[in-house]
Amino acid sequence: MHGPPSNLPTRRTRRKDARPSEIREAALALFSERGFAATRLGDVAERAGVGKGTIYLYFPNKEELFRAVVRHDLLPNLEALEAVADSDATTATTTLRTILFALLATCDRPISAIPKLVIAEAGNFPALARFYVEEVTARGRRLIERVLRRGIEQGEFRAIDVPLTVPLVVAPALMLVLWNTSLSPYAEAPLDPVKVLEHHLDVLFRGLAPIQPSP
Amino acid sequence: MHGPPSNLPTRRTRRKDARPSEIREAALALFSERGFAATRLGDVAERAGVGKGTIYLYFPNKEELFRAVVRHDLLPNLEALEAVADSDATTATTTLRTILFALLATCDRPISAIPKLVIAEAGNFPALARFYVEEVTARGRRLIERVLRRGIEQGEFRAIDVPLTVPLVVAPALMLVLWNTSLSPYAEAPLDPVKVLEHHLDVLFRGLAPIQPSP
Amino acid sequence: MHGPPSNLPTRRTRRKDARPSEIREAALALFSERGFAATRLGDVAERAGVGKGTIYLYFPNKEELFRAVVRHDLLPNLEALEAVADSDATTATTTLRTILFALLATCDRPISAIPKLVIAEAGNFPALARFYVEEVTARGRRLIERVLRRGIEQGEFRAIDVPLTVPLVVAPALMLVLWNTSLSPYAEAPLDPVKVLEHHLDVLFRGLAPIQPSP
Amino acid sequence: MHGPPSNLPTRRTRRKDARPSEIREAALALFSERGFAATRLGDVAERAGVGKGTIYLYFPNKEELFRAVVRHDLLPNLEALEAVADSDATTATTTLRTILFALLATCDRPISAIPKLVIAEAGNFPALARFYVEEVTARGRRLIERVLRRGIEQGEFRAIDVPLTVPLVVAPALMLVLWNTSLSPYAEAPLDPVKVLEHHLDVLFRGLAPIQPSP
DNA sequence: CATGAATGAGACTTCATTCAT
DNA sequence: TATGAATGAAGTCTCATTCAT
Repeated sequence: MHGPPSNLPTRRTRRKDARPSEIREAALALFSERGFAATRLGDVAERAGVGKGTIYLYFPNKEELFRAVVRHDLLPNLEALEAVADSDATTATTTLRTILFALLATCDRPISAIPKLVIAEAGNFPALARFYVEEVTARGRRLIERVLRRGIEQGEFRAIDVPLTVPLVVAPALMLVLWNTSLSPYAEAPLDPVKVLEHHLDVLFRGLAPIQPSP
Repeated sequence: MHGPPSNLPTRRTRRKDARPSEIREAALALFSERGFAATRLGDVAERAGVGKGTIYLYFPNKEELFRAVVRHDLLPNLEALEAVADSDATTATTTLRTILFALLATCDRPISAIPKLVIAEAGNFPALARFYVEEVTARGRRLIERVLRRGIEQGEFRAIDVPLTVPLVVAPALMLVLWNTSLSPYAEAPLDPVKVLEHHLDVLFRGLAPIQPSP
Repeated sequence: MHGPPSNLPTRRTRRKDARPSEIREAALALFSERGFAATRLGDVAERAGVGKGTIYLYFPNKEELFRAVVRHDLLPNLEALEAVADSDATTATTTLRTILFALLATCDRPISAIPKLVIAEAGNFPALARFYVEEVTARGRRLIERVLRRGIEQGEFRAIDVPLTVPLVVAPALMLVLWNTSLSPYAEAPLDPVKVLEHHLDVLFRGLAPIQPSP
Repeated sequence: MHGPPSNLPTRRTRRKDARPSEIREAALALFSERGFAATRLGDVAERAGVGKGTIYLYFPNKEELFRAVVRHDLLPNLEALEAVADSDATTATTTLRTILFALLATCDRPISAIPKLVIAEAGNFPALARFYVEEVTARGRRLIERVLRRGIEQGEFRAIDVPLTVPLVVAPALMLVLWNTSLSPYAEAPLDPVKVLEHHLDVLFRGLAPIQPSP
């Protein structure tokens, strides 16, 4: 009963391979709740179900763990968005709608706390901030710019200044994400993020609509 | 009427009275650079030009100093905005423009870091978060709502859902403030916040404009 | 039944198990020399041969270390006395002699400083004081009372008021213990505690002796 | 209306002269409650109704204040006892009774805490301990010895070893004083110190009584 | 003389990091 | 590979002491 020399990892290997992710997940959860400094590695270890020392087998120190958490979960996320955007063969309008709703959808997942973390710790982690700016902010910006240009070319939007428009498109969605990961638990009457986003798109697209030729 | 009321503070008194502000200012500067936990009270003392122990003559502990910093600089700021908004006898459009530019103008002052601080530490300071939500977020929201309603009544805007519109109005300005206090130093081509805000208002007001009756 | 039950502690385990005692012993020595407040945990750590942080692996804070020291060494001591007293099948006179000499004998051991410590810190540690009163003072009193009653029943002592007599029996021995742990190093001509105690017993037993019927 | 150039101190002078005592009294009260280290000079100042700095006009530092408190109140007290003892023309028995009740009577006054304080801090204040041993313990011992010798000479006591007897005489009274200033608040059924002392004297004098010549 | 604001040394305590097992 | 006991640097906070007023 030896079967084929399977590529399936052994239990041990699989567990071993899973370690870094387990640790990163635990760390992300705690970082996003408490911030970088207030998170104790002992708690991360406990939550990940490993010993404290084990963390150091995979990450050289707390700072690098933080960086790993942010960097690891960032790119896949952004790439997903890019895929959404570029593979989409429909109108620019629809593409933007898809992108923003995808962004908002991260609210259900722990990674939605990453923007908050990066904003909070940018001063203490310049390298991370630079990485984030280059790999997330800038790429995200270019992504939106492409879509906006397509929309202009296709007559969906009037000929606005594209770089200046990007923040307008993104800001409400980002604000919803930040709100959700920080202050929303303390508000009495919570916003319905989906409604807000729908309304945003409505107002935005009216604002970007080509000017009606007067008869 | 025996000559001038000699309530000029003595040198000593003046110095003493100034201490809390000096300390709060130093603390705000460091908190906004490094965040709450990464700021050492020793550094605050040094920056304020006082001894370490002096801080404790005016603030019972680090947390309360943090709260004092936030609370002290917040309300005057908001009240200034409210004054700007409500005393304004012009159109709602102009009022919104004034408010958002006033918000953006805080970027030159240290208080602009407070939103970032509160967002970052909300999880660790629930009472502060609640205070912020109630006294800043909620008041600010009501302020914008008033102006929007006025704009609708006066025919400047179409009959949009007011509460849902507030985030759209505010988000770009807030994002600019957050950007300025965190990631902007790491970006290569910095945004021109004034241009962004102008563009935002342009797009927004088009988006909110009453629907043209078709001829 | 697979060979000897290998519950021999490993080197590591043994070391670990010994830590609390080592720390308590070091703490007792220093507390008894200097008192609670004047003892620095750094010194305790050094004396115990561990790092400062190690203390906190076993005791949550300085107060609890103090309590642990007192409580841990107290009861075994008292229980030893109770065993001495109750298992004794001889006369009450002999039993009292045994008890008091056992009490005096603690002077060779660090625990003899505990009464001094408790007396000195009772005001700052009400819970500890209460514990001491209930578990040591009261139990000790009842112990002596039992012996005195036996002595009266057996005609060794006259019918004195038992509760009032307890302090008379104990006071000289206690005073010797306090003297030994505080002032005796500063006295020129030290008392011989054994002689004092012998004399005490002689005078006491004469004082408690049944009244001779006059012929 | 100038009157005679009175020697009565002016209000200011009187207040000034009283300062040191007021401070010492406040300090004694707090030292006896909390011990030396746990007493803050700020509290002493407040209780004495003076500014913190004022203490330093009369005492060079906390340690010297402590010494002054102990030394100041000690000798008058002891001298009073000596006067009681030596001026007494009655029997030795009566003299001892008077001395011990005078000792017990201090329990109503704050100075009764001094023995506790000295015992607790002897290790940290060797000079004070030596002073106490020489000026209080030794003098007190000699005082009692004189009375005991007189009692022996006058046939009130049998020919006991006088130095060995001193502790027996004093111990119960001292123990009552210590008990009163430390643990008694935590005991449920408080001792009646007067009854105990009466009983002590009764038992003691029987124990010291000359041996009855057998008929 | 008297004050109390200011100071900074020093204590307790935490926690990232190491390393023997 | 994995652990967690041990460490000690570093931070917060207290309070005896000073000194300008």
